[in-house]
Amino acid sequence: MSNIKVLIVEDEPIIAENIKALLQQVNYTVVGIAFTKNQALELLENTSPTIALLDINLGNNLHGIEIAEHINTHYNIPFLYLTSYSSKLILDKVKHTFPMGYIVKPFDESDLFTAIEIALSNYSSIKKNTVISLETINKNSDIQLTKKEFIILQEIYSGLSNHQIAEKHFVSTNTVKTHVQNIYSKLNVHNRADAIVAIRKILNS
Amino acid sequence: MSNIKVLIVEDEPIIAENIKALLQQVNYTVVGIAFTKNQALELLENTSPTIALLDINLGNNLHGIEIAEHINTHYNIPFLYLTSYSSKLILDKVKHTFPMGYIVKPFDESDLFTAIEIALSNYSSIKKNTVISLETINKNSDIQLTKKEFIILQEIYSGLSNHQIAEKHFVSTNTVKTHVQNIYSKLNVHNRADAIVAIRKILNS
DNA sequence: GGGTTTTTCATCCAAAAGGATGAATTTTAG
DNA sequence: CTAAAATTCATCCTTTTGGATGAAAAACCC
Repeated sequence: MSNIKVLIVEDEPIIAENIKALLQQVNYTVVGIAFTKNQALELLENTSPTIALLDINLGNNLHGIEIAEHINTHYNIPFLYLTSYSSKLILDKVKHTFPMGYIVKPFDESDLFTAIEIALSNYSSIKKNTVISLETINKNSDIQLTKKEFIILQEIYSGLSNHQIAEKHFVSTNTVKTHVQNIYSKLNVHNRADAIVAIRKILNS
Repeated sequence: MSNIKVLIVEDEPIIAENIKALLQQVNYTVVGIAFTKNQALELLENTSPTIALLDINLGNNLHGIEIAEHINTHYNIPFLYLTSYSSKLILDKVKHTFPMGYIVKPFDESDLFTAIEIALSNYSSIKKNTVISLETINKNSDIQLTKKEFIILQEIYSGLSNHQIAEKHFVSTNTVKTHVQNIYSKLNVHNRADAIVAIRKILNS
């Protein structure tokens, strides 16, 4: 029983079922097959996949890219593009969605497996560069930050001084200091640089 | 004329030449073909490739992995493994070398091209998490840090105080302060947190 | 609607960092 | 060998942080 949950977005039922079969051979769980964009969004929300495979038939169908953008803005999972052929043109068009890789059709079980394994492996390294999220912090560690603490932590992370934070958020420097101290206490650090390092570690965990 | 310089490490001359031809078709520059580990190390040093393709024939030949480790410790470029077949076993053995991907033989021009493009694209995202390198800093920006400044910058980046840095490197706190000030001046920042942010930006550029 | 948590703010003090300047010593490069 | 660059260290002073404690609003929850 694999704990890797794959979402397949592919409008060709035959191909989709084929992929599903291949994945199940290597013991992945296929949480669903989406034939349309709306189905994809629904399955993303309801099945919490570990990774998504998105079909892109460049030309009229740009749903894959839209779904990719939706994943980037709403979820924290990697995705791979399934594409019939690869060219500089395609790469340029979809690069900005930051896929973890491409799977060029036709592919066999091992191609699929390799691509997914690498994607998952690389993703845990990559995600650390993205904007820090409160959920990530609170879920990936035993600390529980409040909303304001998290906001201030982000400002610290981006290099602002207490005074700058105070101005930006229309509160007094004293208030900021209090929050900062509470944050330090929760993170078990004693200064800004260590707080940043602590966050880096959590994001990279 | 492509500015992407590829190093091929492959002990089978026929395959190597084939790869070279494929790469040149898609306008990459092949800076060299290494048939042995020593040749690979030499070419790495002398030709400054943008990316390396490493053959791994698991079994008796583990040179690919050793070269990968050498790249990880000495250079700042991504590499891909060329492998005859992929299996969970292989992946487990080489995963720790953090390849940017795998190319499973046999492959065609577009497989190769796709894999390299993705590797390069992802690498610029991933490298930011790795240890900061002096070369990266000095080449990716107009600042020029000295060795000691770079060492101290790393300590700042990892959250040490001036006092801790002084103890660790057997110099006085005053010396550290001087270096820190020179670093700030070069980075055009005025405190630790901003220095860390500045480095983050350079690494992500 | 009453208790809990969060957010707000203050004061006092200590420690650390930041800034300016000057200077001796060591390393490096031509 | 010698000039330039890098590393080392010091002193003086200012600003920012960090730490402790107390406390009043505001928001939230059941």
